[in-house]
Amino acid sequence: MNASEPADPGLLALAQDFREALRHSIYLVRRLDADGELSAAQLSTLKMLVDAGSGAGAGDGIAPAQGVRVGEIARNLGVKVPSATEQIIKLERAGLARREPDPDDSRAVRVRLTEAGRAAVESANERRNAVMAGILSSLSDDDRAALAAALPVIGRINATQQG
Amino acid sequence: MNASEPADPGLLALAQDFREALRHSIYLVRRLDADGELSAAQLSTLKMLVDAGSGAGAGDGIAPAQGVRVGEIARNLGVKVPSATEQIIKLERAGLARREPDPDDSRAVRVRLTEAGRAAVESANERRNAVMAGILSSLSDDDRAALAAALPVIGRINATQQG
DNA sequence: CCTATGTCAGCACGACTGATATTC
DNA sequence: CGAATATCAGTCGTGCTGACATAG
Repeated sequence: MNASEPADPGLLALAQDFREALRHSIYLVRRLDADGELSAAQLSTLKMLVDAGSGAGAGDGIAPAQGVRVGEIARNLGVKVPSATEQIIKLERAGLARREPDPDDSRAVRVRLTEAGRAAVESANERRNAVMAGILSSLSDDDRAALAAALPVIGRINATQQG
Repeated sequence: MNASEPADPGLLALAQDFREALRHSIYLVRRLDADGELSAAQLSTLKMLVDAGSGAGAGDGIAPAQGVRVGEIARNLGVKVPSATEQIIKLERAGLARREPDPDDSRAVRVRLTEAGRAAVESANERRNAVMAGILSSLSDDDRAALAAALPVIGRINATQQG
């Protein structure tokens, strides 16, 4: 690490403003997630399973609905494995996911959505999206365009930490 | 607002993408806040005290260092009063803030920064800003411009919830 | 034997609700 | 008395580390 970099003032100002915006956004997310149904972490986990089941990514010709390993879920969610395990167990107890042994590697566990899980994630997701869309609808077209343009950038910033 | 509105697909997609970005950003913030010194909630609380002490807002000619009420801190942080109390007590135990009785209203408590508190918030803030600036420095100028353009928009979105 | 994978146990943090004082 | 302010007590959600069992 280069602690010697003084960092130019504009960059620091942008950093501060961004951090501030993020800090406030956390409360927004919190509020959005407080609508009952499903907790934030659980929805994230379920969504990960949905995405994996949709056949995005890997590209090997194998059937898509064979589940996701706990470690992969953890990595995708940005948490440690035990934290992922905990969420998965909760989901399983709620009947929203299932754990199955991996036929190829007995150490591993394959996590899959149940039908109820698929329905739950869809419903919860739609509800939160609708609320957020309601908020966004009060913005101007320019504002929305600016937000849309920044999302890939934020995605890139977020990706930084995972490295 | 028409609840019957299906909401146009673009808006929903933007909502979903924004939520996704925010979700990942929470982990980034978490990581940023994990640098020891001061927890996220405590830094937020301290910063609130700093802002209040800076004489922003009120505009009355009275000395700025008379403290902030717990309820006001809670409202500003977007949390309930007991949550604010908890943080304040921690800060007091750490010697970063002080609680004094309000001379005008014996029910109320005035919370003020100590010198150590002022120093701590400054240091912690600078450190986080530097880390974030480091991340931002890896972006292109266009990316940074896009981010800067979106921050006011995000601020407006965040303001929505407080209403 | 060493590594990888997952789970368990125990802890920390921060928010919440509900139940008190105390004062207006 | 009822309303407001703050605190206390207890709970919940979510993450972490460290210890462990099992399998590669």
